[in-house]
Amino acid sequence: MKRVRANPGHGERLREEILAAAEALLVETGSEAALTLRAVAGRTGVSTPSVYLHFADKDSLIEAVCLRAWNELERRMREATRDVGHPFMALGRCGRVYVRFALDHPVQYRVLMMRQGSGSAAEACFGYIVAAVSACVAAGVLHGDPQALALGVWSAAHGCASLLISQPSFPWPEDLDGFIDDTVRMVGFGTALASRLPRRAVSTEVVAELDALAARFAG
Amino acid sequence: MKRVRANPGHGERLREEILAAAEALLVETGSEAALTLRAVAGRTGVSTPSVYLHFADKDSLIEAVCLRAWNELERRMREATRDVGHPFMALGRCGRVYVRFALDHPVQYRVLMMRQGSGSAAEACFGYIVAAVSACVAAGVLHGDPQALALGVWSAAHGCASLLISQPSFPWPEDLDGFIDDTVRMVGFGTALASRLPRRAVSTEVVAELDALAARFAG
DNA sequence: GGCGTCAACCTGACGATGTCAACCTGATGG
DNA sequence: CCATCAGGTTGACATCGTCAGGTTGACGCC
Repeated sequence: MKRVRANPGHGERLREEILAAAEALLVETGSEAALTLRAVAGRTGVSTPSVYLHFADKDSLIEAVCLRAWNELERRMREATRDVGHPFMALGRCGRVYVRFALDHPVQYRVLMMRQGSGSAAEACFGYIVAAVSACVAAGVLHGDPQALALGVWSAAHGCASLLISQPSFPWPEDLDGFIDDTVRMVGFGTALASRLPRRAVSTEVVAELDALAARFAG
Repeated sequence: MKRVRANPGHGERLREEILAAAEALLVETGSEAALTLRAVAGRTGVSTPSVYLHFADKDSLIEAVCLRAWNELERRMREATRDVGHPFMALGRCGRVYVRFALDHPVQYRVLMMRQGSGSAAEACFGYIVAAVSACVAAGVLHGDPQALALGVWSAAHGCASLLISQPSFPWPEDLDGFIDDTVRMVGFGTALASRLPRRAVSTEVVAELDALAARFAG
């Protein structure tokens, strides 16, 4: 537990150690309430106020810890949308990767996305979706303002991830990936259809036309 | 500020006063961090530990406060789905009312729906959606397991509400009700279409058919 | 080789908060 | 008139985030 003081010029080492300890505590306990500055300092082998050498306050520490996961989101997003033939397929992959990422980092996602404030993480998420949606608009598969469309599909993806995280005791299908898939397809089809219908189209009349369309894919 | 002690048999009066004070504090500050037991007690004109006469701990108080709003959700839901001809229309109204409710009670919605635990409020929400979806399935406008379908549309509605609450500084359309409308229609159409397509239907082929369908509603 | 200086950390404390044990008080039934 | 008990209060404790000020050891400089 004893720690040797870093030599001058290597003060940043403590910052990394604190981040690692805080991340471990956060993931182990699954709750940011258990993340105490004293616990973090103790696990790092350092005195409590030393945390303030590298982080302005507790919230800054928590935010820095959670933001680390977003690097992985960026990597997954880039990998998912690379070498995909059609932008609409890429958008689907984008949605699946997004929800999967949230489920793989539930604490970080909850802290950065399900509380007031911050915003930088949310902006990153939104950016990825806007890019994927813009490609679809450019390809003519979606119609309208990319930002507005992206807000819609982002809402659905975030809602799916958010509910899965905050309500784990719900009757979610045991095939989670299948459910995510269904939700993503639902959003994709819904956006595609709604984006080419006038607002005044009567919902029931539209739905009545869907049976004939679906019959063509029955086989 | 001075309070006269309640006569025996009227101890429940303090409970109501505490709830009212806590609710006011919560709504005024917009954050549950500012909800201090001492502040609540002070505003009620009572000593701090007296809160424990009616609430087991701080979390119980917060939960009780936020749950009060759910009475209004139930009322709005019942009113929205009453005297609506088609169940698909009713489902749409249900979604709009849901998001509107969340925006009208952002703190309560965040506390009960965007944190771990609790669940009773979420179960109520889910119940309303399942009912509306079940009616659509019974009417043949949606196909499949009502619970699974409901989880999908609930995800989207919750995501819309959740993002609007937690990221108010985003470029949301200035016509918020219009955006909510678009999202609800998107989810409705998407669920209707996806629920009658086999999982193996290729997305791009499906989208290709939508133009012809949309042409019929162009006028 | 002594010496100042500065980065890197520690000690001790403060105010605020949730919570508990123990005490008080005034209306009420017998 | 008195015991009882509902309806509170007082005082304290542990824990938390945070800050002011002290300590220590490496390194450049004369």
